[in-house]
Amino acid sequence: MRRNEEVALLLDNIAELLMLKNENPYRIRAYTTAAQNIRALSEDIEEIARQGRLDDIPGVGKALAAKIREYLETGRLRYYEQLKQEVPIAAVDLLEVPGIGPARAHTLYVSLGITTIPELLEAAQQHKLRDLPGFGPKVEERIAREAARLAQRTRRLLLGVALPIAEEVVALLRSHPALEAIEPAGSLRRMKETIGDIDILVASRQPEAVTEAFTHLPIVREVLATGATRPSILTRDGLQVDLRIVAPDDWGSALQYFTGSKDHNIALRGLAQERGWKLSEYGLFGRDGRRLAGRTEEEIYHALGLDWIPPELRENRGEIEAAREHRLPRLVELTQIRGDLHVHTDWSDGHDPPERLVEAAISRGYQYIAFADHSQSLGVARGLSPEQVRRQHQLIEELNQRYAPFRILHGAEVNILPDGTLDYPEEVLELFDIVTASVHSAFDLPRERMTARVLRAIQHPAVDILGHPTGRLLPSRPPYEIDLEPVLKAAAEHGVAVEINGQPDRLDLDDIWSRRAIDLGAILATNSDAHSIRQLENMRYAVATARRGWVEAQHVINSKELTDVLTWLERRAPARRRRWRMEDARR
DNA sequence: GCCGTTTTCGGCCCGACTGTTTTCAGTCG
Repeated sequence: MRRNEEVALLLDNIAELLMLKNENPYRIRAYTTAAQNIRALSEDIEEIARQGRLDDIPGVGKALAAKIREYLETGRLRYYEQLKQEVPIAAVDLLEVPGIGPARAHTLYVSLGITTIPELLEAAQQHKLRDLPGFGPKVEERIAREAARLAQRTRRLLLGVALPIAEEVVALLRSHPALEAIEPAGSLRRMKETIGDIDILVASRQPEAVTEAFTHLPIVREVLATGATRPSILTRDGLQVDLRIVAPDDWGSALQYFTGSKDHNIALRGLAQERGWKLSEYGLFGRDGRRLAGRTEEEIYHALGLDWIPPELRENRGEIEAAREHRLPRLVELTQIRGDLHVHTDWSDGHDPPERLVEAAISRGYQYIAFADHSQSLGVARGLSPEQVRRQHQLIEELNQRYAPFRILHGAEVNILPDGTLDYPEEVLELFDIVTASVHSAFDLPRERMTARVLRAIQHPAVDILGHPTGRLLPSRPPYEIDLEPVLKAAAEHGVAVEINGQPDRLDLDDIWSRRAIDLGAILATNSDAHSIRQLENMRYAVATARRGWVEAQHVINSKELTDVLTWLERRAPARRRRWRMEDARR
């Protein structure tokens, strides 16, 4: 599956180079479409190639199939090498500058030899751009501004940062009398792991009144734009929030349009066009220009012969086909979650004591919680010594008495040591009801050793959950080198659940791998990894990621009743866990 | 470069905005 991404990336790179050559845009799109479709495959592209079925992939015809085959067989692609000779690959960076698209980038490097953003900035400041065809003083000015801004680039926001702010704005505006509907749109509504802009959509017949209220909210630091359709503010935290105000009649088509993704919308408009119809933010229109749908999203999807598609799936990764064939997944919902299996207490690096966490979990409506404090070798997080584990075990037994029928599982987040062994001896591991095994050290092992390390841990009979399987931290730390495919297969085989860690900077597994995991038959655990009561809220981000990965409740272990979870925990170590059965019998 | 119950050639997503134009190209979302 790693090769799928490799091939997709190759095609995307070619598309960018073709842009710089100012090639036929449809030819360019053929490459990006093919890349997109390859990413959406649930099958290994090497396997598909071996069976000679490459041109069965939508968007892949004879020419692309040959290129993909060449790349898979030889590790390189002559066409791409040649293209790189013709076009300076560094110039791809220019496309990131707002105001520069394929045509201007082409002009820049052909006539001035500019390939980097610093070069661009310098040329703009020396007024070398304004006389180029398609440029002018205004464009030059804008490019100078944007290039300078890009130098100190503003990052994309984490979902966990953007969503609470958007919800605050929505809550503040919701009761305004001029407002008929309000909803976050864009990547936020799709719950992408990072968000570019915070876009909020409003339906109103009095846009001026809404704009007035919006630009005077208490959280406003600065008003960036007023105007009746698209006011924009900077919040006190320095985040930009754009409001889009549309007529109530257009609500459905506008919400659909502004939710995206771009690729999903393009595909949808393609469907409309096949029938001679037209789809835009103002509605779905027939050949005669009569409006067929637009008041609600459902109307639009149904008119196109589709089931309504949950926003999290709208990435053009097969959801449109599934909607047509009425086989969209019934995505897991936050309300179906019955417990949290990864919570830290103040015994290690959490902030709150076990009792308060239990009470918070009960008030969230959970049936169970698993404490998962760190293991002994993780000094920075005050990992628990075997002696502390024994004391914590006693405490948890007491708490179980006090809070029954709510159940506290004694767990641990046990380090997977570099050789794949676990960070406690067997007699300590036996004390736990549930063990999450995670990598917290030696992140830079070579791929094969890292994979072997994690595989060994999965095979250990004490391990129940594989914690944050790639170790990535958004946006700074990339995943460590690991081959997830065999890891997920092994997890499926041994009944080890794979975590979707809900910390906003982890979301690990991510959406794509979560989907792959359930395809391989693995079960998942959506966990908060909370280090405080407040962070129990991270569960929603774990669930959101699962939903983006087409995950249903049946795939999520902590959506199951306590008794089912206990049965699952017995699968490998019946003796160790038999006492649960005995206690249950006594209750 | 892909694709086909109107097509193997001629299409390929839509609308708004901006600035550079004197009728429209380029960019964006």
